[in-house]
Amino acid sequence: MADSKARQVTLRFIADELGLHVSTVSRVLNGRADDGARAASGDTATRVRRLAEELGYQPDPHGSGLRTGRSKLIGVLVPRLSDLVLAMIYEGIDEAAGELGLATITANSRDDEETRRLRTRMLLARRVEGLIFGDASLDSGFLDRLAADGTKFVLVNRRAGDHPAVTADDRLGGRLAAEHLLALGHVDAAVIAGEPYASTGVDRTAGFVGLYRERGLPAPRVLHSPFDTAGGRAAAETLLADADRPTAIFAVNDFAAIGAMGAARDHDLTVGRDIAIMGYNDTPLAAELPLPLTSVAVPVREIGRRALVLLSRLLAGDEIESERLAPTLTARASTGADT
Amino acid sequence: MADSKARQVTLRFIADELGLHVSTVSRVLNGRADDGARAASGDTATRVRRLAEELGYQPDPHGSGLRTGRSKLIGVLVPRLSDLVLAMIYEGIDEAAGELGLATITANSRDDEETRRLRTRMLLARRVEGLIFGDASLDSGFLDRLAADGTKFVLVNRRAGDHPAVTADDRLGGRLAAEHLLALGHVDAAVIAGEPYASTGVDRTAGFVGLYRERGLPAPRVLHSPFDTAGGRAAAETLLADADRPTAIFAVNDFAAIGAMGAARDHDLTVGRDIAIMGYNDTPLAAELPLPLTSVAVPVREIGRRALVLLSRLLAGDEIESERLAPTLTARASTGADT
DNA sequence: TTCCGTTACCCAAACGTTTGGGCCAAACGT
DNA sequence: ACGTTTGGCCCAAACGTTTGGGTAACGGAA
Repeated sequence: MADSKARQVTLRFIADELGLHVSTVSRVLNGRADDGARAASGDTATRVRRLAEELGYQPDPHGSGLRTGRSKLIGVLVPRLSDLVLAMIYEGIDEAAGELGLATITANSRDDEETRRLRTRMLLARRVEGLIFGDASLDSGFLDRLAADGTKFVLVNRRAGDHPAVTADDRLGGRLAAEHLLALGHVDAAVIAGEPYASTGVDRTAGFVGLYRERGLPAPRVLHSPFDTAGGRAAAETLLADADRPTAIFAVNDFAAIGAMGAARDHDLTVGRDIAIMGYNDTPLAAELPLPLTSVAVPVREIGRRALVLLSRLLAGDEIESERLAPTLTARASTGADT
Repeated sequence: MADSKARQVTLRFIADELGLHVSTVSRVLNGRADDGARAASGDTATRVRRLAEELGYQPDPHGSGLRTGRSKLIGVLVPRLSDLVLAMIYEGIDEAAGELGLATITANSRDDEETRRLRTRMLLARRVEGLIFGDASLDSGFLDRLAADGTKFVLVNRRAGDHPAVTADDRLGGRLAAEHLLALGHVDAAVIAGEPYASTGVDRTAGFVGLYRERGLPAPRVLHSPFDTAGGRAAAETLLADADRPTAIFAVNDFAAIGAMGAARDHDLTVGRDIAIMGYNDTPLAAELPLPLTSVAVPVREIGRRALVLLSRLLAGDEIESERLAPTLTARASTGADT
């Protein structure tokens, strides 16, 4: 592959143009105007900065990276970017990275162990300075080994082992969902719990079921399924085909809830009247559905941003701690609230 | 920021361990087992490969990139990754890139000219070998200047100017939509056309309106709006508030169609009976909505993949041509079809 | 035995940038 | 006038990898 762009300007070119040494040009451009130990006289520094600006000089990351050992790259693993929640989390990560002069490389692991391993290896080959995992499995073996190797990483959205993570308070979120449905009189409820390997589904389910138990009520039925709409639909079909069908369904994410709404319709049930259905994450879609979806709202972009900030502090040698952001409930027509 | 990972193995380390020169190790690892001009004897080559494998040697992109002038990185600009269609296109790009030993860096431009300019500059500073723009504006001034500078790029999903692009055949897609609605007797139709700066909305609208004109029918009303669900809802509100409201609405993307369905419901219209509503792109959501959405299906991942392949050929010095992938119609309940 | 071709390596330098250290000249203080 | 300090630069080498070129040793043929 040939050189794909206009020749970029080098320090040497600027140095030759100004009759200076490359090290002087480098020091000027990397120092600050008020540096105590000056690289050059004010006059010379001005000439350097002016010419560099004029020529659009941008350092070659290969050269500086080789010398400094810094790539200024962060690797981000997600199950798949076409999962809306992860895409939004990634936007938060990307934004925060940009503010710190870092760039991110993403990789989709599809929640597959081997893919995760291969893509992590690819990212490390890229000499990323740290990693953010949005696809952690509760079986944290892979992450344990990575940590033992000295690799710096932070988890986002899901937790695993005792690795630092930025998540929502998913137990509280599940509890909020339970409070909402119980307040509407739904004693017979069920949970579409997502995948058992993800802390998101497990924690949200635990919070939900926990409140029912505290109230001395029969434990809601819990069904695991893929996180997508098809998975939610299939689980709801199972629940609704039962003679003892629930009067309410809590799906641990919005897409599954959307699938469940489709199944309810197929059973000639009016969502919001005959049956209550709610989701989690309050994606932008939830409010805009033909029948707006009740959902537990989570500041996903903020979660992404916090994860990047936490990682940067870890890389700076600081001690860091996991963070859990508070969810809130947004009631809408799918559980009978007027929107 | 301190070194974030276990010390990586270098060529020098392997060379010293085996009593060889680094250039020999490099030639062995970069050559193929059946190379005519061999870098080393079969015995030596085996020892090198074995030790490199054992130590998990991965070349430092800084070193090799500096020497070869190749970053093996591709930059991808999208309006925003939380737009499901773009995320799926990106998955196709990413997959194809991985197969060619390339990695991608994405950037969100939010369809903002200044952001696009800044993020393109960031990507070029990263020495990406080429760019894929998924956010092209029909005013191709920015892209024209970039091409004039010798920057190699390909457009994806949207076209602009005469720059090489991989898109769906959006005029045909709009035409398919019109055929579908006319076959159902919808003479009074309207279009929620998305943003006027994007070829996607413009071409789909042109195809749709064109068929009505060919049939000697009154041209459908065309409303521009943001591509998201809120934009679709607002546009549909406008259409449905009119005394002469249409019996059918073609929204140029699924999310806008979802928003329009919400507006129809608010007007006590039963979608699929009182009014037909359809979308475009046939995202995985379309089929799974409580009321499945009729949509023009487009192979989005394949579009992404083709774009990467086209770019790699451009970078290899080949002559390339734009590609347009064929859409198909998927009828569902939102236009009255039984699913 | 000598000569030639082939094999199997090594040498050297390039790439762009950063950073430790050094040198020279001018200014300042005694 | 001489010694010290400070300002303003330059020198050199490091980082990891790749690639053009060279050479010593070996084997085979004349």
